[in-house]
Amino acid sequence: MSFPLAKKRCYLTQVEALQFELEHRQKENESLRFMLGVMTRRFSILQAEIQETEEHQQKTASNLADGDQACHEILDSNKRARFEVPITKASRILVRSHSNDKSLIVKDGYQWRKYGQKVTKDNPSPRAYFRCSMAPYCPVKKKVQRCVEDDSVLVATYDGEHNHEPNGSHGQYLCSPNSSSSKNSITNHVLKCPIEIPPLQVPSIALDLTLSSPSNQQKEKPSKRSMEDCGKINNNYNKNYIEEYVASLTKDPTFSVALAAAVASSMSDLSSSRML
DNA sequence: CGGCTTTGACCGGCGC
DNA sequence: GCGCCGGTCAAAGCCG
Repeated sequence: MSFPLAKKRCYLTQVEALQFELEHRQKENESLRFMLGVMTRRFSILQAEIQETEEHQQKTASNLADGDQACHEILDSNKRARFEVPITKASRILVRSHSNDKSLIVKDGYQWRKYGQKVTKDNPSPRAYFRCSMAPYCPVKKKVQRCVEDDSVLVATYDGEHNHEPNGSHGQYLCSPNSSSSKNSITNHVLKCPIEIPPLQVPSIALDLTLSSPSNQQKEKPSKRSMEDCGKINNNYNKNYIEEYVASLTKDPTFSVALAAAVASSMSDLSSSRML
């Protein structure tokens, strides 16, 4: 039993084409799986963020919303300050810390000297008084006290503006406390938690989303089940959908531009390899 | 030894 | 005037 040579060549070409197609489907599959993972993680983070914000706003509303002091803090479950809000002449920030950490230290990039501690009437936890270490050159003072309702939250009240650059190396502000857009207003902010929780690994993600190298495949070997699931997803998604997704990522201000660029770059690679 | 923290004492504003 | 309370002072102790 022998195939004619022409027929044999035809089958080989078809097999090669199918193998090629399979290979690129797998690559596409991997990149989609990665993006799905990112989306899932971001969804979880946002969900936790919303829940935490709601809970915290309920807890602290009675303590913080005194007078015209609008409480518009945004607790960041990912422990990163995300919103650039100028810290004004008299401002209040909220910092989540370990609930078992009894220190009243808020790392804000500046060096402080503690000059007093007092237990106040309305709060069983002591209030610490700090003066900028550059005093009297810099007149800024701050008070730090645990929230009466949630002792894992530190409330730091700043008085005055720094007239120098931060001298600490572990600043938590995304904005300089010097920056002041409106004077004599009280603003509540939430800064990152002193607990060093790794942020979304955006800058360190593998930019090669095709994961084509054997080492990469070995590092993150998907389960058979997940591969099957992703295969189903893959069949339903097309290039336009991915491009739309990438565009939506680019529009998202909180999402790293680097990630969007990486995804776009990867998609471009996939498209060009498909044209071969 | 210098700088920083701790902590009780002191001061001044405010309400009664 | 008195008492309460938040803010500050300053001596003592701690630490690198």
